[in-house]
Amino acid sequence: MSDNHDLILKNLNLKITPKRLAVLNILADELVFVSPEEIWRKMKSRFKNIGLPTVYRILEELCEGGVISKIIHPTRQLYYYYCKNLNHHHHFICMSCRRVEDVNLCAAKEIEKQVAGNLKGKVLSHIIQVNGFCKTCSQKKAPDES
Amino acid sequence: MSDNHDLILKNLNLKITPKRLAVLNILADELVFVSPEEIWRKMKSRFKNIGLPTVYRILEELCEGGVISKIIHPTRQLYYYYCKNLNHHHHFICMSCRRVEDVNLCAAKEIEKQVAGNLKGKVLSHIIQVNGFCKTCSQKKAPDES
DNA sequence: ATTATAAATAGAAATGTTTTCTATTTATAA
DNA sequence: TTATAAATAGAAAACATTTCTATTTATAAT
Ligand SMILES: [Zn+2]
Ligand SMILES: [Zn+2]
Ligand SMILES: [Zn+2]
Ligand SMILES: [Zn+2]
Repeated sequence: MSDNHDLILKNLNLKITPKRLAVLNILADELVFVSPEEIWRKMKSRFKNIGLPTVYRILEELCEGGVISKIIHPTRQLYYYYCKNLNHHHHFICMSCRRVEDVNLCAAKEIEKQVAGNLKGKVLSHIIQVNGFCKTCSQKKAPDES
Repeated sequence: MSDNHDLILKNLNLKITPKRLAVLNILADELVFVSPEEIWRKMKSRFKNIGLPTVYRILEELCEGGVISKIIHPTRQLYYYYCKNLNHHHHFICMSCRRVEDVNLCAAKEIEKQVAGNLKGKVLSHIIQVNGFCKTCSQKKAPDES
């Protein structure tokens, strides 16, 4: 797996540093979306000196390179998720436990058609995200508790 | 139009105050999405005393009530847009001039099917937004300039 | 009209996340 | 090894947004 991460960094023309690899490893172990601060806390148990700005920078580089994706959260705080599904798809996120599931649909074609057709505009990107409660959380009475 | 805005506030069980009406009027005159700060600047030319927190609060109330919608911006700053289209739809936003256009498609049905079916989850809300350059801006050589 | 009430607001201050900056360290290629 | 650019730490700044308290205002009931 580590080789895989080396390769990911190589492909992004990023130097293979212990901290970048650690961020990738931490993200790869997570089943849920995480904040820079949370990553930082885990990093601090692995490195004596590790700055929060470094974590922010690494996460942004990985996101920029398409390796991880940003989560759009109602609080507008930053969250990231390392999704191994390389096909174009979107996410269902649980507002209670932060689990992320793939939603294998994409309206890109229809969007492109409408925008190019009616609006004569140019599409740069699109955001599709579904917010809700996952199976586990929706089975609880009060999904935010216990 | 003012009556219309009175009614909007009434329906939300909000008192009809000059400042709430002014925010609605300012938003109604805008063709583009705007920030709280920008609204505040316009408010200051109409009111001697007007606090930025008031603008934030009013915008949030209107958004909460479904009267205006939040724009998801890459910078993650807050932007709002007052859309008169009452049908469920989504937005195409121009990253250059901030114009907003309706995109009359919605994947809600397919989303619901997938999430309820495969994931056994519960959908609370969904975000669909298309980012790009509008007709005018995409016709310019460098869309971000001049 | 007056008054009582809860709601709305101003203004200052706090909050808290994210970014910037500079000196130092490190990965990598020659 | 060494030279070089890239990466990083740590402190500080920036900045948008929120919280707080005292004051004002809209509204409904006299
Ligand atoms: Zn859940
Ligand atoms: Zn898509
Ligand atoms: Zn435009
Ligand atoms: Zn929809």
